[in-house]
Amino acid sequence: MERNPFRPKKSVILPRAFYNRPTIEVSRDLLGKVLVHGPTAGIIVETEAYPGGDDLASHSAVGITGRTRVIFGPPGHAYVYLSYGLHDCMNVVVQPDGLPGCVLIRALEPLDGLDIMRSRRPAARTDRDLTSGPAKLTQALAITRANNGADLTRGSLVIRQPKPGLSFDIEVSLRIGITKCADRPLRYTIANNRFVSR
DNA sequence: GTTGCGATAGTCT
DNA sequence: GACTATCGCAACG
Repeated sequence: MERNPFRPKKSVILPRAFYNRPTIEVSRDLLGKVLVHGPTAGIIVETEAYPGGDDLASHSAVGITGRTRVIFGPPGHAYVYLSYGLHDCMNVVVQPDGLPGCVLIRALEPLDGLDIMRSRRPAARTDRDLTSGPAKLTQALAITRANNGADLTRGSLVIRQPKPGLSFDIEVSLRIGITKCADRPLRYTIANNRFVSR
């Protein structure tokens, strides 16, 4: 049996300190990590930074409201919101308590629970369609607004560190699907990974 | 493989 | 009352 670096014998959950850093750093470092929800899991292959502050594309740019409260909260928690009235999208809250900042998880490479993902996403014609988009992956892993505010360092929704040894190139590009501050290169992808969104 | 468009509901002005 | 950090399907090449 070959040792798969993404399935270590004992995988480690990312500690809170991992998230207690600048948004851009965490966005890059999240690539290659494993998002786990119950029996389903995938490798993070695409992220976008939403640092707040003068970035008008960030939801937190409007200040603290009912929706954006968790973005200003402690790091290492999930921010899940409804997009276009239809789709749930998941972010990771970063930076110290009181400062805004989050990272949108845009695509995964399926790792565990493929059969469950397929049954949750009947519209997916191929496995590439399972998790190659921010709302696709939340459907495949059954992440909803019920998970908003969840602690990613314990419980059923966590992010794990794969065993070291796997290397890949990182590409930086413009964020997708926004109109404000669309000229900022804050999208991070694993080069040549076919599960990255289009 | 590509482009174009409608669905849908929560959030903020 | 306008806007949106998307997806899926249809039509075409």
